[in-house]
Amino acid sequence: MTDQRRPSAGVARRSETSRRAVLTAAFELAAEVGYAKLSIEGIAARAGVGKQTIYRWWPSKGAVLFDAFLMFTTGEPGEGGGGESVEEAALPDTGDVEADLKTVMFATVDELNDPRYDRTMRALSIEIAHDADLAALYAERLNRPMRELKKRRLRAAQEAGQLAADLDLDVAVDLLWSPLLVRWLHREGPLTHEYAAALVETALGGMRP
Amino acid sequence: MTDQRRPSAGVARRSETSRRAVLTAAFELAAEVGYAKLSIEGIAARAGVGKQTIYRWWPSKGAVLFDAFLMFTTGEPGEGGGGESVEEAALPDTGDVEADLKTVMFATVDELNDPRYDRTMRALSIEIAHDADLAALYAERLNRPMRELKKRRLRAAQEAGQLAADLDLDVAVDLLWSPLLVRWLHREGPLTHEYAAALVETALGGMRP
Amino acid sequence: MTDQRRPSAGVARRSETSRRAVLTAAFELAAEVGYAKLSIEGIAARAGVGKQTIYRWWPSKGAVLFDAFLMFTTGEPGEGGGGESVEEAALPDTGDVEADLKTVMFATVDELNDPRYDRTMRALSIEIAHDADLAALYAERLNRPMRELKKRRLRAAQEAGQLAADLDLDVAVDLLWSPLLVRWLHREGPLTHEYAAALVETALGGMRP
Amino acid sequence: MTDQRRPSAGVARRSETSRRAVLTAAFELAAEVGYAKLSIEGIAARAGVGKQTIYRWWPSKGAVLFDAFLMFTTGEPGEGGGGESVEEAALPDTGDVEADLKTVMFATVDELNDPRYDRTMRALSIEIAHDADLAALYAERLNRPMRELKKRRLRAAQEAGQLAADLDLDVAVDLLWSPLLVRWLHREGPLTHEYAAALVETALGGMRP
DNA sequence: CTGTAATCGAGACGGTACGTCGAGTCTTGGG
DNA sequence: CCCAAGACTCGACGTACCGTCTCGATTACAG
Repeated sequence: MTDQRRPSAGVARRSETSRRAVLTAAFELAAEVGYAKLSIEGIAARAGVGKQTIYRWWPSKGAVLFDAFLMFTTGEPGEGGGGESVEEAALPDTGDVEADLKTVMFATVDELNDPRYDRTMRALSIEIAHDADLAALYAERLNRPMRELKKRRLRAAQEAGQLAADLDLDVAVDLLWSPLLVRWLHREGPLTHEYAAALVETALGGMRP
Repeated sequence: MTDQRRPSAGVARRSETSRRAVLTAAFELAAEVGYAKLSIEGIAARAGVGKQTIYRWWPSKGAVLFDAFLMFTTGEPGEGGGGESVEEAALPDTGDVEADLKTVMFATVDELNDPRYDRTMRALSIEIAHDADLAALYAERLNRPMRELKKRRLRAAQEAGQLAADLDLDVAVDLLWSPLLVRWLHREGPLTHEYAAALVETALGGMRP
Repeated sequence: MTDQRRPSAGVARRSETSRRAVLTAAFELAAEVGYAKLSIEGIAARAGVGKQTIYRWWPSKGAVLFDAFLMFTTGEPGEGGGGESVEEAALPDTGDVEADLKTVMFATVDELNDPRYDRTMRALSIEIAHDADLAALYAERLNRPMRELKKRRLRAAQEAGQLAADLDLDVAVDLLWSPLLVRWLHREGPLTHEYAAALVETALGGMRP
Repeated sequence: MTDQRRPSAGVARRSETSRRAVLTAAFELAAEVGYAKLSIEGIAARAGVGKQTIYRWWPSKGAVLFDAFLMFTTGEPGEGGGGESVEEAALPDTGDVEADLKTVMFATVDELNDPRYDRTMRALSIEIAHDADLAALYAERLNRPMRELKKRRLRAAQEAGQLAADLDLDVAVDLLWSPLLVRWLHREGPLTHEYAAALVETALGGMRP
C-alpha cells in the first residue's frame, strides 16, 4: 500500500531498519495502550525514528497499524510480496464440517478474548471503520486470504455433500463469523465457546424446524 | 446515563434549551462531517453553548452522540423515561416470516446506504467500539429494544411453527443482522437487497443440503 | 502592542501570572542562550505555560522579546501605561557637556560589554532588523524615550551656549551613539571607553581643522 | 574562507559550476524572500545542487550569503584572490570634501532604499550580527576595503588642509556612515539625501557653536 | 586507456521547532 | 447554581529545515 519503492535512477533508499522499528513499535503500542492513546508521535518515539519518516512512507496512522498487523500476522513482507504463509495454510479438515468449524471459531473466540490481541485488533477495526481506503486494503490483504481459507474448507464439505450444492460460500462465511465479530466489537455479550457453537449449529441446520 | 439530575433543594436546574441545542448540534455535525472531525468544541460552538455545559452533563463525546442518537431515534426523552414509541412499535407480520424479514432488512440496508445516516451511525459505532461504558449503554438503551422487536416477530413465527421450537432467538437475530452490520462497517462489499435476501434465505434454510 | 485587552461583556481575562512568567522566561533565556536558540517552545516550557498562550497574546517571538525587554527595562507596564520611570529619569548635567556625554557613553559601552546584556540586546536588535512592525514599536516605546533624554541634555547645553544654536539634535544624537551601536552589533572592533571618548570629542569639535 | 581546496594527489576537484549556482541562488533568494525564509534547502533546490555540496564547502548559511555577496559585489573571486576591482576603485575627488562625501553617501542611501539590495544586505547584516566568525570575515573582506577607500579620500582632504591634522580617520568614517546604517537597519526614520547631508555637515563642522 | 577516489545530484535519516487544533479544567460576570 | 464565554495547560498534529548519512553516476587525474 505504502511505498511502492521507486527503484528510480536517483537514489537514497528506504531504510528497512526504520520500517521494522516503526511497525514493531506500532504493534506493541497498540497492544499496550489501545487505540485512544496511539499517536504517531508515540510510535516514532518508541521506534527511535523521526516523525517525518513515518509521514514519508505511510499516509495515516491506520496505514501504519495495518502494515504492522500484516507483518506480525502473515510472515513478513509488509507490502510487496508475500503472505505466502497464509496462502499455504489451511483450516483443519477431519471430514466433519461442524466439528472443524467449531474448532476454528473457538480459536477465534480465544484470540479475541486475549487482551493484547483485543486491543490491537480493536484499534485496527476502528481505523478501518472510518477510513474507506484502509478498509479496501484490509479487505484485500488481510480479509480475503482468510476468507479464501474458510471458503476452501466449506467447498470441500460441499463437494462431500455435507453442504447444499447451491450454497453461496461468501454468505455462509459471513453467517458464521460476522456475529462473532459484532458481539466482540460492540461487546454485546460474553464471547464464549458456547455462543460460537450455537452459531455453527444454527447456521448449519437453519432456523426452520 | 447521563445526568441523573440532582433534584437538590438548592437552586438552578439544568437548562432544557441547552440540552436540546447540544444534542441537535451533535447529531447534525455527525451527519455532516463524520466521526473524524466531530469535536466537543465544534458541538459547543454550533449549539451556542459553553464547553463546560457539555462537560457538566456528559462524560464523553460518545455519550453526547449517544444521547443525540437516542433523542432523534426514539421519541425524545434522552434519559429518564421513555422510548415508548419503540416499545410500542412492531415489525410487520404478514404471516410470512421470510417476506417480513426481508422487508425489515431491506429497510436497514436502505438506511445504511443513506450518507447522512451512515456517517452518524458510523460515528456512534466507532465510539461504542472503544468505550465499554458506552457499549453497555448502547446495548441496553438502543440495541435491546430493537432486538426485542425482532425477537417478538421471530417468536410469533416460532409459535406459528415456521421456525424451530428450540431455536435460540438471540442467535437467530445475530445470524440475520450481524453480517449486514459487518459488511457495512468494514465496507466489505456492496450493501444490497440481494445480499440481504440471500442472508435471510440461507439463515432460514440452513447451510446443509 | 500586544493585547489591548477587551473589557468586553463576555468574560475570561488574561492571566497576569502567565504574562509575567512568559516575559521573565523570554528575558532570561535570551540572556542565557542568545538569539539563535531562543524558541517559543523553550520560552513556554521555561515559563510553565502552554504555547498557545504565547501565540494568543503575541504575534511573534520578537514581540515577546520586546515586551520582556520593556518590562525589565522600564518599570513594568508592558503595554498600556507607563514607562514613567524613563520619562522622569535624566542624564547627568554637571554643566560640562563633553564630560557628561562621556559618562553616559561609557555606561553604554560597559552595558554592551556585559555578556548577558549583549545577548539579550543582540537578540532584540536582530528581531528588529527583520521585522518592520517591531522596529516601529521599538522606535516608539524604547528608543524615543531614550532619545528624548539625550536630546534634553543636549538642548540644555545648547541653551547654555555650548552647542551650536542651529544644531539638529536628532542628528547630534545619531552622530554620537550610532557608531557605538554599529561597532557593537557588527563587532567591527573593541568597544572601549577610548573609542567612545574619541567619538564625543570628534563629534563635538568637528572634523575640520 | 571557505574551501582551502586540498590539492591532494588523489582526484576530483570542486565543481565551479555548482559553486556559482549556489552563490547565485543564494543571492537571488535573499533578494526575493529575505532573511527569514532563506533556507539552505531552498538554496540547494534553486541551484539544482545537493545539500551536501553546500555543507561540504561552506560552514553556515551566513557564509554562503557572504560569499554570494562578495561575488556579486566585488568582481568575482569568491575566496582566494582578489577583489582587485575594489582595491583599484576610488571615491570621487573634486577637491571639495563635503561635496564628495555627500555624493558618496547619497549613493549609499539610494542603494539601501532599493528593495532588492535592502533585503540582501539586511540578511547579511543579520547573519553578521549573530555570528562572530562571519563578522570577522565581513570586517576583513568587505568592510575593510570600503573603509580604506573612504579613509583614502579623507586622508587626501587632510593633506589638503581641509580636515584636522590629528583627526582619527576611522572615527571619522564611523561618524559619517554609522548613523546611516543604524537608521536603515533599525528603520529609525526615512533614509533621505537630506538626512545624509545633515550628517556630513554636522560631522564636518562639529556640534559646537 | 583504464582504474580509482573524490565530488556530484538526490534524497532518506533522526531531530527540533514551528504554528494549529482540540481536550478537559478553571474563572468571570450575568441571570 | 447554571450558563456563555473564553483563557488556561497540555499533548498531538502535520510541516519545514536542520545537518548527517548513504546511494549510484560522473569525472579527471595517475598509472
